[in-house]
Amino acid sequence: MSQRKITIKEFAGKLGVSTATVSRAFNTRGRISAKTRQYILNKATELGYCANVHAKNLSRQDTSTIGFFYPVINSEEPDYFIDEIMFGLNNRLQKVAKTLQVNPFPEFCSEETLNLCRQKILSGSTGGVIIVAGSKGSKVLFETAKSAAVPYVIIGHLLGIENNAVQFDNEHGASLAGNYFRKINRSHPAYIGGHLDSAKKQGFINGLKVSEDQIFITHCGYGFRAGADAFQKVIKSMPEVDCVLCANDPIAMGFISAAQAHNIKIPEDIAVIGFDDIRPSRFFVPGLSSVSLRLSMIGMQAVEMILKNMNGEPCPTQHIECDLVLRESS
Amino acid sequence: MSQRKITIKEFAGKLGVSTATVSRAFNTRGRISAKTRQYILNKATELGYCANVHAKNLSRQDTSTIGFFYPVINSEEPDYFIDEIMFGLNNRLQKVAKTLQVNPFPEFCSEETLNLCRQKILSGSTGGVIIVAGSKGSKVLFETAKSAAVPYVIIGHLLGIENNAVQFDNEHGASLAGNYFRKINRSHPAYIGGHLDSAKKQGFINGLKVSEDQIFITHCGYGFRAGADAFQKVIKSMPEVDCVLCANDPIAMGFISAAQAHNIKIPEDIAVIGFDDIRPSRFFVPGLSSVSLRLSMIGMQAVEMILKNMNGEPCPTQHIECDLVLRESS
DNA sequence: TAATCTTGCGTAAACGTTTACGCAATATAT
DNA sequence: ATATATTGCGTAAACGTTTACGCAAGATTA
Repeated sequence: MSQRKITIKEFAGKLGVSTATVSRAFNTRGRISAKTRQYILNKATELGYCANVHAKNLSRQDTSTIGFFYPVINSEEPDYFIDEIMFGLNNRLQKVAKTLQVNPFPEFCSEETLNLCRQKILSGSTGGVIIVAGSKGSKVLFETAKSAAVPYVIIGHLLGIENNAVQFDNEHGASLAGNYFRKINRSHPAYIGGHLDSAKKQGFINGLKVSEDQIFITHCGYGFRAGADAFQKVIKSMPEVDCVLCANDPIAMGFISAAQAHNIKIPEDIAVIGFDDIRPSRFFVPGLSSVSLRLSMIGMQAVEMILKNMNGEPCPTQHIECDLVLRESS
Repeated sequence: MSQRKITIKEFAGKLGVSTATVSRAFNTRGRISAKTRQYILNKATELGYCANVHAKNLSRQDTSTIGFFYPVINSEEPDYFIDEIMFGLNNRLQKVAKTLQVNPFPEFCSEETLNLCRQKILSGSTGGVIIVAGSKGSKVLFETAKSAAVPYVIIGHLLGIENNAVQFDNEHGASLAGNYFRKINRSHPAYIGGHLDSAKKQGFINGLKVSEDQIFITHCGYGFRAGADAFQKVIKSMPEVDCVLCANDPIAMGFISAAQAHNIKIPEDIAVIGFDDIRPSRFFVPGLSSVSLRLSMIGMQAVEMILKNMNGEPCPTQHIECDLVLRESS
């Protein structure tokens, strides 16, 4: 039961070889005959030898784990946005035998909590870090990594960053939605935004090719409930509304639910498009059209970049193309 | 820029103290005066000293990272079931300053991939592991952990496990659904199951208090599409059906969508209940009733157990109570 | 055949911590 | 005042790997 693990010294002893030879059998560096390597590998599975990873990391001054840091916007439920990115990360990391270490931190978090994160970066526990922008903490962690020369990649937009980021173009994405509404001849647009999504708003205006005052604009939180509330505002101020862009998908779902409860037909009366294309959007009835940020692809890209970065190669910032996914709601 | 990190020796040297004293300043063990500790801590933030985690782990023969292993059922998209559990894990782990290492492995995975996981367990990279049951790999990893005396917790049901598990009672959960249908006087029930959910089926029968041959039963995959297909079968074989329990939520959503396309009213004509209560169920229209497994609570419980286990305390298997969450679909 | 190059392996010194042990110096008890 | 207990800190030996270096033995070359 409580087997203490066999160490390289004991293992080498049993085989009558040196620890150096054992080490060489498992690693590609160093000279060793094919025969002894095979012998050692066989014996290893037989005796259950497996190198201690801490000793290895310490000796090599290196590790194969990648840290993933992201702000927790809503502490009540999982974040689909993040989950989708993480899905992409894992997908790619598996293929290169790296391990993911996940580090959520509250959006508004104490200095202390942030320090715990900083220590994870500074203590060498990760060979590189991927940081999701979107809170003050993100910035702090970015600076920590940068000043400690730990390879990093930022997902999203952070002030003062030029390289090593993978970004999405919200403005362009929103313009796709505007474009589409224009093409299907909807002419009474509304935009329901989050706190500070001015890029989306601007893109929407550009796509529609109208002036700002022809659009009804309102701001709200990022949730389902907020979307439902926003519907009331919209319908009151602009009863003739026939197309709506929402800053994320839950808002759009809330809007649609409230609208349907008012016997408004989607998309016949009002065409609705959301943002992010989170997974539930395809389950929603009617299927929710959405501006896809290709989040899992962003995750994969981030992995590519961090690998390069860890290799010392430079990493210009990548821009991931948005995509308008049309379903029944528009 | 490329600052090499300062080591304890260098740091201690600058302060004119020994490495032992520095170490004692950061750890609670060992005797040290309050004054020197404070002095050292101050100097540390000033000079940016942070202990190397690999050296620490090696010396301590111990680590504060917890490994999370789970089978990937669908390699195309994130798994809500898992995400919800992981949410609970993180939530709890943060409070005890432990770090999560995530290790997805394909449901049907190669010996090689599995070995990578086994090595993570055997190499001491984790102080304890939490394994989600549900594939052959889960069993292998469980055995690995057990035989190597690495603290483990199993989420779900695994053959031959008595302790260290946190389980949910699918049978009881399904009986709640049956009960409910009986109370609202629905008498033509159907059950749409996954490959091997006999516990759910049995529970449903028990709750309904009918014999098995009074229920229409069909099996299908675990997705949205499968649920839509199942609807066709059900409506053909049992046109008078008025209540349905589905083995998971996506199935239920698919079923409802297909039914609505046939102008069948939910819940008036057919009341539908899903299983797992994944997050999208509350966005769905109509809101999907579901048997909640309280997944995030399961995650939290798993953390409690692994902590105890790592502490050497015994861990009897925990059973998490199911809960019937009623929304508009039933 | 002798000179050189290559291969396979062992010895031992890192890597950066923690901690048992010991010894002064100080505090407490008699 | 002396005897004893406690406190604060330094010395050095782990922890389990990797790898530079060196040295025989075998392979290659001239």
